[in-house]
Amino acid sequence: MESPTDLLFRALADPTRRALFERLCLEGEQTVGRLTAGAGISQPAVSKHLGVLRQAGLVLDRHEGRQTHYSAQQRALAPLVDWTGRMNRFWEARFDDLEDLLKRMDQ
Amino acid sequence: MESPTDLLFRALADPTRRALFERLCLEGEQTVGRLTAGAGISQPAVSKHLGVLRQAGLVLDRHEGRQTHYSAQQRALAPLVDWTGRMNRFWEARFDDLEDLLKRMDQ
DNA sequence: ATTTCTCATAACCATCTGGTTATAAATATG
DNA sequence: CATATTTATAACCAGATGGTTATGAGAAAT
Repeated sequence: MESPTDLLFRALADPTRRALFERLCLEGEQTVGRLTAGAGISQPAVSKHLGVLRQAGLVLDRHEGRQTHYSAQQRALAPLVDWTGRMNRFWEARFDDLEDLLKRMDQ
Repeated sequence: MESPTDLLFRALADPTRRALFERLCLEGEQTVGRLTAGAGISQPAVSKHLGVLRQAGLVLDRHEGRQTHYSAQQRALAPLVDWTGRMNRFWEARFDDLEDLLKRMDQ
């Protein structure tokens, strides 16, 4: 009963998880071992976080031999962008109204 | 030791809290009582959520007599927009690279 | 075949979270 | 003044969360 958007926001709520996702975005695909190295937490903790990110659609996993490579799925951020857009539209609308008002006052 | 961005993401992680913020964005300033009416939870719960939103900078409160009016502070979403932008830049860059590649192949 | 390496899962635990009811504080009203 | 209304806070509780260690499963290496 949890919407994809809920999953997204919740997945990104944790700073450690966000840091993992950021690394995958900026540095590209990486193995669990490599991610664990720079994470400051245990390997199982990293695996759990990656599981949450995967369930939220934020990362993809690719198995190769005995290691798993994770990569960012940036499209998954779309709902977040849409949402912020919807929340800002009204701000923009009000801003436009204000601009209109100022223009009319100017004439 | 919690960064403003951390506060933001955490505040928006809860669907009830997000719903409150959405209402304030779309319907404008409202009292606690009015927000409580449509929230499906108790008034103290709503007050606590509003407290979290306020600490994250997402809402402002205005006291008038015995009631408190809350309003959305949409600018507070800026860090979130910036963050998604940074995460997507690389996707765009790669996309551009791909476009370039395709163009070069086309010639 | 045995051992080693890499990752995921299980079991567990302390803390955080989101809700509740009860109550206090401040303002309006009779 | 006494009472009612509105919001915030306190105290509490069940369940979620993020971490740990131990272990299992599969692939590679010796």
